[in-house]
Amino acid sequence: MTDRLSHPPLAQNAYRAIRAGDVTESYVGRRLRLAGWIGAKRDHGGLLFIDLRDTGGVLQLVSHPDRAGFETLSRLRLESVISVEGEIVARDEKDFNPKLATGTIELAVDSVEVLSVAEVLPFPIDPAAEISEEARMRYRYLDLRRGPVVARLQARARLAQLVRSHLSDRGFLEITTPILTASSPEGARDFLVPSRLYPGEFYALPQAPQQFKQLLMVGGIERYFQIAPCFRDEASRADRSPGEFYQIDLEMAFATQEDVFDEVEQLMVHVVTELPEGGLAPVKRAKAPFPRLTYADAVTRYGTDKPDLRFDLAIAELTAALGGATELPMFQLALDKGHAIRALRVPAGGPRPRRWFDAFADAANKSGVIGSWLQLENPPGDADGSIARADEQPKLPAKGPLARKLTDDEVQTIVEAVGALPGDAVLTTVGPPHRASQPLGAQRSAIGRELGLADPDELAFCWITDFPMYEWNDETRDWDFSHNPFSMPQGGLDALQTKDPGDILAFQYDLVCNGLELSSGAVRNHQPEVMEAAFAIAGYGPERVQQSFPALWQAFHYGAPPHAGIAPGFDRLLMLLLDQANLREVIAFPLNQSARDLLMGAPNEVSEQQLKELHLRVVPPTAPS
RNA sequence: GGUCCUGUGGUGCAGCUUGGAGUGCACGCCGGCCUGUCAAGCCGGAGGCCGCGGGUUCAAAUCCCGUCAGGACCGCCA
Repeated sequence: MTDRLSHPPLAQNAYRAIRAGDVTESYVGRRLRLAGWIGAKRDHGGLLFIDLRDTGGVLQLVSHPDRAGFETLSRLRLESVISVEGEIVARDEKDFNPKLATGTIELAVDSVEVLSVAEVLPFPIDPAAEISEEARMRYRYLDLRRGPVVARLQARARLAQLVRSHLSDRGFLEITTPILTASSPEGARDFLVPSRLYPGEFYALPQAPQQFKQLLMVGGIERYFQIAPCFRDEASRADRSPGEFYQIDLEMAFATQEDVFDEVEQLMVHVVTELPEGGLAPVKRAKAPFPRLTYADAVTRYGTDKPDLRFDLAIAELTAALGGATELPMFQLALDKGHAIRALRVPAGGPRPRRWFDAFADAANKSGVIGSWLQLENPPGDADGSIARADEQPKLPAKGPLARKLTDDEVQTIVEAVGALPGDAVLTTVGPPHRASQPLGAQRSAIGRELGLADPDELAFCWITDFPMYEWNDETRDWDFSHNPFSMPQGGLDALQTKDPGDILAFQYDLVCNGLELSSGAVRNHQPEVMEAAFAIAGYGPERVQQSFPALWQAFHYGAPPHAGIAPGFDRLLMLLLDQANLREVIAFPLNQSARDLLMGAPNEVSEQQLKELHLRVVPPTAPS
């Protein structure tokens, strides 16, 4: 990432003949004019050194009191902008600076033009300095001068190019869809734009180009893509920008789930392979085909639908082995209640403090699951347990609540199921099958981070498939679409008519990498009668479908090809490829956590005149009584 | 909507647990010295509503309550 993009030759102009970083020893003896920022100053009184910085790099200027410009340069503050002229000279060998690409030469200044004077800056322009997020965002243009963010923006530009050229080569047509569109009732909160021409009416910024891309399929485009801006008025996270973000939105006609997987795997492997060229990203490993997990398996074995598969530690199923077979009531009763018993190995977790286990049990309890544990002891004379193997220690000495209540054989069953070693701990849960793994999954992630189990050079992509079509909403006492109402139910109309809604799966899939949800996609429902039946289960009549998605509804009556698509998050992918923990690091001008732009001051109040023109009146929120 | 962390000269921190004068460190800034530095060096100096408001106390950066700002998370994100 320290390498810069190669620059094309620069035409000589009034300010400079060449970029500072492009000057080489071959220029020694020539007069050059250069321009840039004063990055550092080393004033020896009778001799002055300046690091001249521009986009291309740094070159040392040297100025002597008997030469023109010395007074000016010694007076100027750091980060002032100058254009200087002089002769490129070779340094004495003892004065070489190996840290600088231009460290064997310097420019002996004999003419200075001040282009812009800098006041004292709010923070140093130093890539190594730790500056608060707030200051960085408020002065983002200065933060950019520090360098690392610009390197990431270069990688961002390169990623966009790679995506565009690859998908274009694969026959996808890049099409931009409207930014001002209609509000749709489903999904996230919309950003609304009041219409001046039509009082009381609003445009909405698209949450995704979902309906447009499906209409493109009906329009016979067959393969579409776009690096699409998406707008959602929802709360942020480190991996979720507030307000706006970009997706590599793509859709394919006459395509199955397999076709989408194949295209996306090619795309991902392509960008993972190509982006590191030129030092724009760390070198990572990823290989296709990506492993697949059903949603049900993922939730059972990893306690989440976005598992980090860079390390093992799957959650073990113990329901059959222990349920109904022990004296311990919570295990004894599990089968009768339809509950599951699950377990997770904690490597070298035996000596963890009691409060850590208690915290786990508390967290489990909060989600309606009983948590317990076993702590396996190291056999005497074997301090770290690294040599002993489980099969050499048929009866591991153990403590913890389960050890007191289970027989040796039952403890052994658990130990073997999770592959625990002496000195390990085993966490267990008992609860409803769809929830029992969740607290274990949370611990799995935490343990993975703490113990550094994940290889940072690996990108462990995987597909999560077969999401349920519906989920039961306890509040409304009704079935909700669990993901996307546009997805095709597996089994089609027949499944909708005959199956229990909770058992219907959708052709809905996620691409997950290293525990991050990279994208959601689906085979779309292109048949009006199936759509009607699908909405009926969610409690909506046919008129609701027509009202909510009028264009799509109508279009599907005029010959719609079966189609499928997906939309990998562009910013998230970049964050992953560049090892960044926060999206703001890969965005030029990001909003802060609270969706404020500290640089531009958005959102802000507008004039009465503007409001009047838009037929709007502000009603201040009433204070809570 | 909620939970947690942070807020101290321009920047980054320490001080807070156990209240006792705005005490300290590094960088920056201003002035002086300095002809081979590249994190230049040396000497001197300036710079503070300890986020803001209230409370407890003889006494608050420190303890309590509220509030604002920044960050992490839960809810939310079809």
